Amino acid sequence: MLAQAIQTSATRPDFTSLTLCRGLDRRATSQVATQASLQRLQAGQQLFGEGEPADGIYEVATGIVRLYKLLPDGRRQIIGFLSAGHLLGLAHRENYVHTAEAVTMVTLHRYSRAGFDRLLDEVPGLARRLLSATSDELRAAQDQMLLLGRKSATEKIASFLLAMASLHSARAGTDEVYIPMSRSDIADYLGLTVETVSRSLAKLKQDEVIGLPTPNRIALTDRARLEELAAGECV
Amino acid sequence: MLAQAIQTSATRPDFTSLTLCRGLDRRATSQVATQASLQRLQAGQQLFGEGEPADGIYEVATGIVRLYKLLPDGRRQIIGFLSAGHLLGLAHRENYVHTAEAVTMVTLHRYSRAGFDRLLDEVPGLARRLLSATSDELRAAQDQMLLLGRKSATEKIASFLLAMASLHSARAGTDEVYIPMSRSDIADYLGLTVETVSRSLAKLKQDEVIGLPTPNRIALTDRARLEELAAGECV
DNA sequence: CGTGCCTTTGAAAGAGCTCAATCCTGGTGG
DNA sequence: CCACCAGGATTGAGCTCTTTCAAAGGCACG
Repeated sequence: MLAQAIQTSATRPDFTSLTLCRGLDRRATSQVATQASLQRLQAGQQLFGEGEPADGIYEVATGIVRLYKLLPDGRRQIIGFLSAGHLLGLAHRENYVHTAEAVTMVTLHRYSRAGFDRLLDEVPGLARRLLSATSDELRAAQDQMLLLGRKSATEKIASFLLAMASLHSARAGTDEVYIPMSRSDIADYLGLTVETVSRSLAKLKQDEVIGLPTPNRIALTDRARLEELAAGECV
Repeated sequence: MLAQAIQTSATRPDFTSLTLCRGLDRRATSQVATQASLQRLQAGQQLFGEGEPADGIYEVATGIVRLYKLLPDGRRQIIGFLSAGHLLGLAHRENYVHTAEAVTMVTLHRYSRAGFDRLLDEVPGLARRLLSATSDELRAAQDQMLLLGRKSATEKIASFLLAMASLHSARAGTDEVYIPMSRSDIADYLGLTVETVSRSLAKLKQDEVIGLPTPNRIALTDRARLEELAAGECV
């Protein structure tokens, strides 16, 4: 679903839909918009790497991006999956502190760092808007810290499935979630191994909490139970 | 050291030292300062609890504050230890999303949420300054996610010790770090149990990487080795 | 209809957890 | 002044959950 949500259009992109601008007036919006350029990535392609000079700031337009950090021996921790409206590169100073790669095909709005800094000065309310967005991200990161530090494998998986479900909450009727990322991505996001992810999902299926029509589509059969598990309310 | 760093003074506190104001001009600084009131907490006292209405924003003046989240069954994850200059309560909307408690005796500058919002509108550059501070916190949170998700117990302890050391980096000569928090705090910060923290420290001591004159003072005997361990460069 | 990648499943090993006992240490009261 | 006590820290032993290592299954693509 998500992967196919891209509308290829040769026309000028609709900048009024920039999340960056939500809450700003028309003049401010157009100011921001003129700074943006559009960029496209194929699934798996890298946007920027940890340690590279941080010369750009991006807003995801369509698709899913993964951010991750590596340890010297190759252990990977995925910091987050970013969907439409999320910003990348804000938290960086001189150099990017993590790597960004496309999970699905991705389109982004790009701002040069210099242009972005100018916008911050010139567009009233923009800094405050970004502060709010960054605060939200910080809160999400703290939830993830609770998950990584204190939840069991099953609880992690349950939390993840519910988070994915709330992303495309729109479609009623179906209780099915489309999961664009691989098991290995999920594992590295939850601090588990691929095998444990697979086993936990199998267990949930066996307990009839979820269904697994295909590896990438998961039916949330018993959402109430899933929420209990995610909250850590039960054994 | 940290615990004793409090200067009791009946005089008006020195607001020009507010971290909140660093980089702002004099007029802006005094605007911010007039909004602040001073508050004091004994070690162990709670500043605010998860779920309570978020009516205040604080800046730590002296001492150490711990932020944590709980699971229903009591499992605790400490989100961070905040020292002088750090802000609390920014990332919250209607209600606090975690609990704040004093680890040592603590003094704070307090702002009402309403007053703070006014400041954001009136003081140029403040939102931008806060954006930068929040970005820093976000980056720290992401480092902690790597630690929680992918590092071994020893690596976690090594990372923690170095982080503590960099807090009071000033005092040269000594390679000793004062650790104001209990083993249980450390455990809940690193996603371990008290026993594992204790055992890991014992192991590091046995390997002559650190010294343990008292439980709360730790000598970084072999800092190079500690840095290797923290980075995950060795077995 | 192979081939390769991703996912699933199985069996064994191990890192960290749980439970339990002991050891300090600093504060208290006789 | 010193023994006593309580809470935190350490140590020990066994166990569990997750990982590791290994192999098989499934699906897409050439």
